Formats: sequence, C-alpha cells, structure tokens
Amino acid sequence: MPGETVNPASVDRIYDAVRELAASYAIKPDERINEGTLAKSLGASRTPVREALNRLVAEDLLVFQPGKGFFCRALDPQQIFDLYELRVILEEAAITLACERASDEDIEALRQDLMTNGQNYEGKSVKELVAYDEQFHETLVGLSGNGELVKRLHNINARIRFVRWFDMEQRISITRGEHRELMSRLAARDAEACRGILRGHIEKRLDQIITYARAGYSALYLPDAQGPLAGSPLAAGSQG
Amino acid sequence: MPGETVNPASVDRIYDAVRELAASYAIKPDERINEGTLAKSLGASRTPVREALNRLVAEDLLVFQPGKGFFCRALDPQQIFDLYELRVILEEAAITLACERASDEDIEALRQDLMTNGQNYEGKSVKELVAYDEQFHETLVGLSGNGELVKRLHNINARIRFVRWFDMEQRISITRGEHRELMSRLAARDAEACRGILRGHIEKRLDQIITYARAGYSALYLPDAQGPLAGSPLAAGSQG
DNA sequence: GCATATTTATCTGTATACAGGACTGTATGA
DNA sequence: TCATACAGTCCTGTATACAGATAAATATGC
Repeated sequence: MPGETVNPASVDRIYDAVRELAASYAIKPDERINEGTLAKSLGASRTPVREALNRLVAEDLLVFQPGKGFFCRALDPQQIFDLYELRVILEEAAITLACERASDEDIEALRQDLMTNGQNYEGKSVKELVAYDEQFHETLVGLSGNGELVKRLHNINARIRFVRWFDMEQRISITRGEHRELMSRLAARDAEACRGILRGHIEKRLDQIITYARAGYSALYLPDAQGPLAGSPLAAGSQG
Repeated sequence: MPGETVNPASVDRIYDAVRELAASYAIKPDERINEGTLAKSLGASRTPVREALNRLVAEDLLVFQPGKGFFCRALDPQQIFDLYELRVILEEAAITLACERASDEDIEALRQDLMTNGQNYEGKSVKELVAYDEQFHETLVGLSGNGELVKRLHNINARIRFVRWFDMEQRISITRGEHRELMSRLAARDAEACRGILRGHIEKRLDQIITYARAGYSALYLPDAQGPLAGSPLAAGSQG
C-alpha cells in the first residue's frame, strides 16, 4: 500500500491504533489479541506492539493473562455503571471548581465553540457527535484547572465510548439544549445548577446500561442489525 | 544469591519492583532510567523491563521521551496538589455512596481492623504508618461498591506517597482520632459529617505541598538530613 | 582560554530467534 | 456416544543482536 506511512514513532502510533480498536470493540469483548497478526497488520514487529499493549493494560482497556496473552476487556455492565458513576463525580466536582476558578474568557471561548461547532448535528454520524461531545466535556473539565481530572475523564471516555454510541442515538436533540443551558449557568457561576444539569445529563441507571450493552452485543455479533454502527466498517465485520 | 527467586512471573514482578522504586523516588525526579542496568539488577533482560516501564508510563509514575528513554516523573507541586484535590473528590464521593450502600457488617469489620491494627503506632516507622493509612482508605473507598473509585485512589496513593511520608510526620496523632471519628459517623450513616471530616483529613494547601516537596528534595539530595527517611536505605543513597 | 567541531562511546528502538506452555483436533478406549 | 489421552500446531515470553540516535569527551581553531 503506497502512501501509507508505516515507520515513524512506532510505539505511539501503535498505541493510538490499538486504543481505537479496543475502545470501539473492533476487537471483540474477551477476544484474544494475536500479537503476531496485529504486528504484521500494523507493519511492525511484536516488540513495540507488546509495549503498546502493556500501556493499554495499565489503562484497563485491555486485560492481560499470564501465559495466555492480551485480551480485549469484557463488556461488563457493572463496570460501565461504575465508570458512569465516576464520570458524574468527576464532572460535578470539576464544574464546581470551574465556577470558582475559570476565567470569563475561557468560559466564553467554550460557549462560542459550542455555538459554532456543536450546533449543526444534521449530517453527522453518531460517532462524530460522540467525539465532539467528548471533546466538549474534556474542555469543560479542563476549566477546573485540574489536569488530573482531565486525564481521568479521558480514560473514562475511551472505556464507555462504545455504549455512548447507543446512548447518543436517543439523546441527540436533548444533548444540545443541555450543553447550552450548562454554559449559561456556568457563565453565571451557579455551581449548584451546573451540578444538577450535569447529573441529569450524564447519569445512567444500571438497567439502561444493560440495554445498551445488549444492543452492543447485537451490533458486534449480528452486524446486519440497525443501530449507530450500521454501515460502518465495524458493523461490517472488518478483518483489518 | 541463593534463596532469591529471580525467574518467575517476570513482568509482574518487575512491575512491582519498579513501581516501588518510582513511588519512593528511589529513582530521583527527572532521572533517566538505564534499562540495561535496571534489567541486570532485576535479573531479567531489557524486553520485560521495558514492558513494565510502559505500564508505569500509562500510570504517570514514569515519563517517556521518544529517543531518550524512560524517566522518573518530576516532583511537581502543582501536580501533587491536583492529586490531593482529586483524592478529596473521590473519597468524599465514595463515603457518600458508602453511607447509602455499605452493609453494617462491612463497616463494622473495617472499624474492628482500625481498632486492632490501626491503634498502636508506637514503634512503627512513618512508612509503615502511611502504608496502613493507604490500606485503610482504600478499604473505606471500597465500601462505596465502586471498583473504579478504588483503582483511581490506588494510583493516586502511589503518586503522592513520597509527600505523605513527610505529611504523616506532622499528623500521626491526629490521624488516629480522625479515623475513629470517621468510622463512627459512617456507622451512623451521616454522609455530611463524613465528608467534612474527610476533607479536613486529606485536604492540603499548595504552600504546604511545596514545603513537603522541598523537604523531599533535601532528603533525596542531602541524605544526612533529619526526616522520615532518615536511616532508611533510600536516605542512605541505595545503589541497588 | 573558550567555543566549536569531530570523534567515540553509550544507550535506545526494534527485529528476530528460540524455548516453553497452551490449545486444538484426533484417535483410542470404555 | 462420550470421555480421556496424546500429538501436533500455534502462540506467548524472553533473550539477544544490531542499527540508529543521543550524549560525552576529546581535539582543534580562534
């Protein structure tokens, strides 16, 4: 394949690629990763691949079993519920801090970005919408001034992304309004109101997550079903 | 050296060993890690060592610079402040959940453990006290029923441990009382009171952290100074 | 004497080789 | 027909070799 860069910055490149595969469950839940095959498909040897894999183990996007190898994490509703719960905790705390600390300019900048880039959701895929939503929330949490909060959220987002593709389908129209309301309350430094909006915006019940996880399994193992993944290379059962 | 197991479960063993070195700054801040030397001292080759190193990079205990190698993280007061802030956020949220969810038996079990193992602090080193304190708090957060919260706290603890060795010196006697008070309020399911105690128990101001960081640098680079590390192999400048 | 250029040595980044263990499939026996 | 034992294959885990890059040390010119 000419035109495809293969060599440079190997570990970071491999890391990004595999992170994408794991976050989207292009590697299926509990599926073992064949290092040799993966290495070949990424144009590298097993050594840097294993290094990237080990980083993803530390991030809990993959699971490592000694003597067995690396596996994609399971699609475990309880764990996803824990992550949603954690996300609410972090974002509520972050916006509380942001109400105290963020500059008017930074708040206004994010509001502007929301108005220009976050408005026209027609013609965009669910994946693109989720990607923008993640970016919006990570910037929002960044207004707390606490970089560790942002890192945690970044990891959580990668791990719940797959479920969020299904969740977003139901909430596209609501999301926009909530984002605008949130920014308005943030500009007014109303922390209490912000927390309430965020909680309602993010919070999920366990039974909802189970529903989305079921939909996820359908999309992964019965790719012809309707859903946010329909027509995507993932749903078509991409073979690398 | 007979009696010293070297072979088995290589990566996990190396990971634990290096995590210890990094958490205690036995590898000094910003110091480069010589893979070959480290591998030899651990009785392994560079390959598994680098795999463990990559895991620690993902946990932010080490920093990786392409072409340069692996470095111990800097002793950065702002980052440590962020971690303390995050720790308060997580523990407050956890105890709020624990008040709702934890069983009386689990609460009582932790209280018992505190009474038996957490009482006699005489004759114990500061490091041992911090180790018990970490364990206590991780169990406490576990009462929330949210495993992701525990994982986050576990990482935070490793990253602020070094500073806590200095902090604990000042707070040994206070700590015990606060732990007992906390358990009493938790048994009464008084979330508001628990949060207040925890915040006062954990929270640090940036200037305090800067003070401890300074003390840390002294201990690392002038090992003959007094402090919680005095007489420890770390303070003596252990050469592996 | 100081700054710069050049050489040397060390260390990283990656590929590859090999040994040991895990798994699959088949065949044999009850 | 089912369970179990065995053999072959595949894959992981680790050591090692080598190339490229980085840093250090020496030498050279001003």
